[in-house]
Amino acid sequence: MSPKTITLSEPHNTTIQSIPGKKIAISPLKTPSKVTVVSVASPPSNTSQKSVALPVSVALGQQILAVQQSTPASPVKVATSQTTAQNIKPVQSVTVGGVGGSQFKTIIPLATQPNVQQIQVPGSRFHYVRLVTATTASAAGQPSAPNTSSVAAGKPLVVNAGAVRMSVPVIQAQTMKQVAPKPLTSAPQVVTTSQTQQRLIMPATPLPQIQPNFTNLPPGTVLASAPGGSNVGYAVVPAQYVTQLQQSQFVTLASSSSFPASSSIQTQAKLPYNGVSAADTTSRPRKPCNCTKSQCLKLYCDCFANGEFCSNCNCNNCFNNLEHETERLKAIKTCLDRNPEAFKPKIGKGKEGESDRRHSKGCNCKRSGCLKNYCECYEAKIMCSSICKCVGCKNFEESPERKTLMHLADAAEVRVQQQTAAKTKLSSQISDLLMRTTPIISSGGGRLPYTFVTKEVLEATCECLLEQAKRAEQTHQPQEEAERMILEEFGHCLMSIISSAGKAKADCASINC
DNA sequence: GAGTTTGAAACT
DNA sequence: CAGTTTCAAACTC
Repeated sequence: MSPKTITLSEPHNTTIQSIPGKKIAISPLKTPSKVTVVSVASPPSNTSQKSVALPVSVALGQQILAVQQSTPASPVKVATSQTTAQNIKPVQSVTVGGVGGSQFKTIIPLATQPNVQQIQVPGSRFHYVRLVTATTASAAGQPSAPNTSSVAAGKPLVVNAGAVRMSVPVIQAQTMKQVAPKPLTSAPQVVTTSQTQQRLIMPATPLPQIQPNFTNLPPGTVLASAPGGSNVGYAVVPAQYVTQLQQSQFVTLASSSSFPASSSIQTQAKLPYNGVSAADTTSRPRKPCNCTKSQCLKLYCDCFANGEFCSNCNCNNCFNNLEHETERLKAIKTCLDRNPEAFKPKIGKGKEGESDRRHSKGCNCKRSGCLKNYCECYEAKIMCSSICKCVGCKNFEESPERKTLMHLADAAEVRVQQQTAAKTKLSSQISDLLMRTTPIISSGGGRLPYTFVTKEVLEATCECLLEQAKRAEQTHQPQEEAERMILEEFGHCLMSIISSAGKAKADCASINC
């Protein structure tokens, strides 16, 4: 059989060359915009090669393994050849065919220790990794996923849009830590990039020389060792996933004879949205959902809509977890079929900061005046725009109602800040006093010294009381209630002073001062 | 905490 | 695409 050449379409002119008895390999050309793919492995006899459209550039270079794609019926296998450590380009995926334009994504087994399977969801930006033991890894791709082929180590895994899986070497969770890329050592590492969307590289074994720029690698990218190199594989996954692993009993799972899709492993796997970092949201605690009927597999569920697994939620009959992977994938596909933008952020990122943020579809509020959190624009703290179809909208720049609301919100915030500051000051004054009055305490008997009630403490106490009075006034409390609140606050202050004095006395006694 | 209101998502 | 139903969050009492 003579070598076949496949020319890849945009964005880079790429050539795949098939040589009988060899794997298909991709070699980078000197010209960055072109990539040559050379077959160096024997494809199955019933495997036909196809034109491959590269949605993004194929990443090549040292130990960067290009991804492979296949249609369910006619798998195409693409592996990489050994290349020199040069310009590493971002890898995303090689899309081959697909039904109705859907995107069948890539699953690539790495060469060794196939105890992690990466699962990439068709048409979405979800990325999962399933952990299996070395003894079960080779079988894991078969029975549970009817459409997956058996996987031999080092050979490309041919899958379709079903329960796609992938084996990659993985390290133990305890050894994971997020560190900046550095010269590689024998210790397993996780490398995070400086991008807002954090990604990780999980080597299984001591690493060879590899110093590419990982910052542009998308989740799911697989970095494999070159033939003849050490048996090392890397999988680039969202940082949240490693958090997930760390939070779960990773080692137990990884070392168990099977991976039961334990609920303990499900947590904050999160989508990178449309180029918008998921890290923005992961820094704050996610609100647990309360879904009862949707099984958390519809966009009603915030967790699902945000590309997260349910974790610590109050939902019933939840399918938004790895235990129900099949159903979840199906639901994701359904949502994407209905709306390809379903998992993209609704609030577009403005070109010049927050002022340009706006709802991608606009709201449709009828009764809330767009001044309640029912309104997605208001909830996102943005103004309604021309694309909104709301009725009686009051969520616009000059709206007096909106201004009033904003003032109230601001005032409330200021009050909280003032009160916090006053309390901090009181604590500070007391602490300061403790430092200065210790000798006096030593002479005291069973009573606490007056010296704690200094001018500063009095001032701080008064500030607390005034803040409480203001709060009572602003919340329109009746006089009795206002007095009660103030007295209560005074009690707190007094207790704080007494407690501090007592503590200081005790401390002094303990050191016999 | 229970019940109501609301608007997005899902469905027809 | 429009109308209706379902759903879960926001809100009120």
